[in-house]
Amino acid sequence: MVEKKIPKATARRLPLYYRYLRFLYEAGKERISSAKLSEAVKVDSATIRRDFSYFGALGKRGYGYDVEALMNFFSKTLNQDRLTNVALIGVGNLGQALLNYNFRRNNNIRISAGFDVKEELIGTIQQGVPIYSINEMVEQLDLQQIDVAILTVPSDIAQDMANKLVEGGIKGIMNFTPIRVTVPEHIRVHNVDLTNELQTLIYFINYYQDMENSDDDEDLDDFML
Amino acid sequence: MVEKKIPKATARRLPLYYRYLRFLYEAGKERISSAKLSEAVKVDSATIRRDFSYFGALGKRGYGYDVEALMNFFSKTLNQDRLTNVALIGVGNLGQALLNYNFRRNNNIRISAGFDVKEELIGTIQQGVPIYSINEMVEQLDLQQIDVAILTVPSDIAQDMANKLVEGGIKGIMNFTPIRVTVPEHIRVHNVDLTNELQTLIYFINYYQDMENSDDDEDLDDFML
DNA sequence: TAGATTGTTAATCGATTAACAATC
DNA sequence: TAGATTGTTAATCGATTAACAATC
Repeated sequence: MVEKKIPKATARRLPLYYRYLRFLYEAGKERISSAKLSEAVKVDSATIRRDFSYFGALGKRGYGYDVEALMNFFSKTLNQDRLTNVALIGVGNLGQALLNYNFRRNNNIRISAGFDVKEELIGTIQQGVPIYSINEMVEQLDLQQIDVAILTVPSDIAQDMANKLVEGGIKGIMNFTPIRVTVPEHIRVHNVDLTNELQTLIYFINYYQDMENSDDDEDLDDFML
Repeated sequence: MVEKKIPKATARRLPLYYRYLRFLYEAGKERISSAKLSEAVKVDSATIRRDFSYFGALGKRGYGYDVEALMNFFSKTLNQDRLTNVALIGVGNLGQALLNYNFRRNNNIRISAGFDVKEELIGTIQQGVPIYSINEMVEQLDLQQIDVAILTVPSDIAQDMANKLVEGGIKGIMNFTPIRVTVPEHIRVHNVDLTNELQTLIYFINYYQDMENSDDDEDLDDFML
């Protein structure tokens, strides 16, 4: 049974830890301290120890953490032992790119079905992934038992598609549209708004410059992203 | 002169507010209250008022906010009056996709130069954007006065490319690689790790399911992403 | 004036981190 | 034992939000 109350911030770092542990394991390293890990993943060592401690006492005092054991633990925690199939809703610019990318790099996630309205796409195989009509979506999601969807459709149909996804029994949506979709409470939505992120970065850059030219330039790290 | 001490969390929401204000303006709306805005952008109304207040008293008590005035204010704040040129480092899968996408939708950001090592790409124009050799990068960044770079290269050369970007005088990096690059303090790095985000989402989904099947299922929103 | 809605105070919540006793 | 490093306590920091006086 999984432990309770893992903070969101901690959960976001788990894949990062796992990836680096794999790297260490491949490199033949047997042990790692929170201090060393901290250097590599750029997370404070106390935060790392705190993060790990939510899952129990995983380390040995005076020694550090056993790389293989910790890697295996996170592998299980992150469900790396089984393949997770993901649906791609909207095979346009960004959708095609994500298909191509397909999260291949050594983690058990793959896009296994695409959906679109374009007649010329429906029934084809793109990057090894079959593309279905949006009309078949509810049915196929259910049939293929897909729990997670990536939403890369035009903004104006984002909410409609979200509704269909809910109907199809989806449990999580990675939403690349700028629309904040409304879904039942038990559905997890993670928004990734690339334009927004870039605009924020640019805002900070310009902001920082203005600060440099202003009277006082202390407190600059208040503006670090 | 720009106001000081805008919290990071507030800055991240500015593009979201701006986008919706534009929508309201296009729709002919003249005024908007924090309560109405809250419904649309899914941010608590008190948070919205607090966010706005960092920039001064932008609203009128008993009335709300003037849509056009607020839109114009954020337009200036987000530097929408001038075009920001961005470099794309690495024209592979994800890079090609971002080129195609090119952040076009009504905001003044555009990828104006691409860089890669592949001989067959160098010297070509992709989606209207010229692709240069990595060897010319430092020179071109300087020449074209590009301040922001999108890093979509293989992990193993991510740090090398970051070094070159610093050399080329870049001020901000949007890093799509899973590597946490090391750069001088004054350079802003924003990490967008798509695989990581998806893994985290899946973790929460599975976590939540386990919780449902466990003895107590209270406190469920502790696990909301 | 009466009703509406801001801007801000104060409380709360969640995340980070310094410091160190516990202990391998 | 001596040295190293965890796991956790306590302090701090940053972000959110309820509540309401101010005021349009």
